[in-house]
Amino acid sequence: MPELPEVETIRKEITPVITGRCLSRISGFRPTLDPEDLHRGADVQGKCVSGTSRHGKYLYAGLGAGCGLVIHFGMTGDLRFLGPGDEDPPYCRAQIVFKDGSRLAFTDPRRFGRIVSSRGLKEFIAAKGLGPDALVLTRTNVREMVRASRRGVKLLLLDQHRVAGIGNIYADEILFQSRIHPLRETRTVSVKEADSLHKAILSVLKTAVRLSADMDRYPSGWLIPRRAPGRTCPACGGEVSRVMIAGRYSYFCPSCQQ
DNA sequence: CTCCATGTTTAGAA
DNA sequence: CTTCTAAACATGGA
Repeated sequence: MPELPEVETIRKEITPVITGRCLSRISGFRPTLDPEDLHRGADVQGKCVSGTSRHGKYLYAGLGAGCGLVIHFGMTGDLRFLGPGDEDPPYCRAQIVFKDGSRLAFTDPRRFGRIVSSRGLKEFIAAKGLGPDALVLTRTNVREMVRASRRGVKLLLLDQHRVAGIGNIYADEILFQSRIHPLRETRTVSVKEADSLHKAILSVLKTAVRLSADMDRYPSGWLIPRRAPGRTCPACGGEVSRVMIAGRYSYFCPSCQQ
């Protein structure tokens, strides 16, 4: 569950149930949780959850001032809150155990997810060099982003150093709604198109968050339900195309997107 | 067996 | 320096 809307949905679900609980211990194995990494960023021993926040695809669980856990979900990560007697869920790779015996389980079949400690989300963002969160992107941000490089637009959207939170699936939706071809060079994108790109970024991500990232509930006019070979464009009825970009498939409508 | 999968990092080539 | 590709990571499902 790994792009911005999925992470935000997980955040909203777990925040009320973990806030105020105090850590007893954290267990897990590499590579999900490297014991050395966990203790290098900040001392999390015995701290209590003060709240959560998010930047791009990273979830931050604050443990008081100057300390917290940063969780990245990779491709298949998820969190489940469990009571003291509950069984470990399948693919459980790490657990944050609280003093009252309840716990937060990190499940991740593919093991690309990571949990590390940090002195703060701001510090983490700076260390990683992450761009602004996609939900707070301004029109000016997008205009400048588009002007500053000469790569394909899709690659720009996927670059977490430019804008944080957009992944392969939502990038396709955003480009479909802005009617821009994924391989268009950003420098050829007009100001008008940059503005429609900006509008689509916010609209797609906000709608997805509002629908709790439940793809079954996404509007029928969206491309996401048609992201498969041989499917038809919800706008023109033509067949959707796919092209390999950066080693992964991009789906788009060749007649609607130029 | 083969292909594909919501991500990130890194090495190497233009 | 910039940009892009392929591979690696690790695993499961079709």
